[in-house]
Amino acid sequence: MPRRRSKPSESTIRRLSLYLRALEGLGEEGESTASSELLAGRVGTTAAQVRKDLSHFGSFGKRGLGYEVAPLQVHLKEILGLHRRWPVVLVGAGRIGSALFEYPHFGARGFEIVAILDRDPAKVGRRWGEVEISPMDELESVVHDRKAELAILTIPWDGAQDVAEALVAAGVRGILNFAPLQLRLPPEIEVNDVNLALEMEALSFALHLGGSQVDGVDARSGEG
Amino acid sequence: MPRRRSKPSESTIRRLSLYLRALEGLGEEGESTASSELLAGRVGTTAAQVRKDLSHFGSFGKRGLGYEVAPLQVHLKEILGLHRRWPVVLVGAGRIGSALFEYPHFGARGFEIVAILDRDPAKVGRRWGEVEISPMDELESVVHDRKAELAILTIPWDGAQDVAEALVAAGVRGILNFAPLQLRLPPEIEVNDVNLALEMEALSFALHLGGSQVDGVDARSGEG
DNA sequence: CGGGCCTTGTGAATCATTTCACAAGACCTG
DNA sequence: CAGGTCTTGTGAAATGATTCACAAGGCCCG
Ligand SMILES: NC(=O)c1ccc[n+]([C@@H]2O[C@H](COP(=O)([O-])OP(=O)(O)OC[C@H]3O[C@@H](n4cnc5c(N)ncnc54)[C@H](O)[C@@H]3O)[C@@H](O)[C@H]2O)c1
Ligand SMILES: NC(=O)c1ccc[n+]([C@@H]2O[C@H](COP(=O)([O-])OP(=O)(O)OC[C@H]3O[C@@H](n4cnc5c(N)ncnc54)[C@H](O)[C@@H]3O)[C@@H](O)[C@H]2O)c1
Repeated sequence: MPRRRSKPSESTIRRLSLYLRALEGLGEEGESTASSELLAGRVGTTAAQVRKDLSHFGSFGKRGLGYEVAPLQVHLKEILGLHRRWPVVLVGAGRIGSALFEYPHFGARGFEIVAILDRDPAKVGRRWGEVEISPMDELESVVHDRKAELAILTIPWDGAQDVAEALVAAGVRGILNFAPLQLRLPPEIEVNDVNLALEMEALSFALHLGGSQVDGVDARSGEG
Repeated sequence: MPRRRSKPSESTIRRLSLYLRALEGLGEEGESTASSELLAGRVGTTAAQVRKDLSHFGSFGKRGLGYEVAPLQVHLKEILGLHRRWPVVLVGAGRIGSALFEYPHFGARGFEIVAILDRDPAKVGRRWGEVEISPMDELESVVHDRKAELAILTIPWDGAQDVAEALVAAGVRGILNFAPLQLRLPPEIEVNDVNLALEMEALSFALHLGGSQVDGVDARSGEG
């Protein structure tokens, strides 16, 4: 367990990912050192926030100088668990499933989709690159054999709960879920939901209010 | 402007979207009324949270009874700005772009992709359903003519800042951004980032810590 | 080697969100 | 219509996150 001074929040973790990407950019630009202020600028937060976030895990900077780009990158990768390879099972060989599979950036981070599962017989047996699509009844053996602890779930909502439970039963501990429903799983299982309709709705809300709209929601219809 | 008792937080808004979806489910199941506790259960929060969230916008329930499913649905749609149609411009006719375009659920919420733009000459001129892919130099006229205030940006990071600025210049006020970079735009422009690599990294972090890993991050290398 | 200049790391203070707890209503039953 | 049972709406309390502010260190220059 890393030198943990205090328990980092969910948002701290998400910012660590952003710092890591910012550092990669800085590295490519030839910078060898970065202050909390520079990092904050790249990521859209404040210098104090950067320092506080990092301070949960250790002291990585030098006073008066800032942070060294390359070593901090390494530290962040270790903190985030990216110093190792993560075999991932993808369930749902549909539209987003295929977009994700072909996305090269996952591989660059150590996430490797080692198996694809789908229940559609027309898809089972096809190959995507190196990986052949397997039928659902191989779920358990595939998860087990490939030692996959992470899964990406890109199937419609009505099958998602059952499949998620099967994944967990087979040994999966973390799920990136695209199906628009609340998965009910044991609390030790980590679930991250990606809900794109919700993101659009948040935009709609912001524009709706800021815009010209003035009529609208009246709470009680005929009360006194 | 709706009856706003106090300013709702970002997370309140996101939960409203979840309540709305939960209500739709309850409606389909034939429920005509729902307590804050029931709603909380469906969405994975607490009853007090549900009531507090709703209370920012009005009084929608009846004491002793709960909330009526159908009217609350209508109220939530109005609060979120979903009572109207939102024309949307999609920039980037690639893998996720096409997945999003074909996703029927957006349409069900009033989001309609009315134009697709791409800079690849091989893609320009093709049709996706009713919509023809336009070249980038038509960006301004398309956004303007279709009165699109929302855009979805699914192009690689290196073009994203320029295209986002062009969208804003043409009248777009909200962007759903898939490119993994921090867009720098005027503060009145609403940007929601979808960063899938980051979501995977958050899972990696959680599993990494909870798991067997114990070696790890040591802060200073050769200090004394 | 001392003084000036920077930037970190971090308690304390502020600000935001969530949870608690309960009075005010609403309905139903007898 | 009074009493019992429910569930809302909401101040107040608790918890959590961010920002402030500054002492402690490190580097460089002269
Ligand atoms: N496409 C989008 O842009 C988008 C946007 C937001 C959310 N989503 C959500 O992502 C999920 C997938 O969307 P999509 O557009 O890729 O769908 P899709 O229909 O293109 O693909 C779904 C795939 O899952 C397979 N499948 C269905 N049920 C299954 C089951 N029980 N077990 C195993 N495989 C099963 C199907 O055979 C198909 O190959 C859905 O939940 C959808 O709501 C999609
Ligand atoms: N595919 C994924 O699963 C995935 C996951 C996470 C993030 N992303 C991000 O989403 C974005 C799109 O990913 P994708 O996989 O769909 O890429 P893609 O290469 O399949 O599609 C990108 C499309 O954008 C077009 N394009 C490129 N530059 C452009 C420009 N300057 N102006 C207009 N059009 C331009 C290309 O012609 C192409 O059609 C990228 O930023 C990527 O990092 C994708």
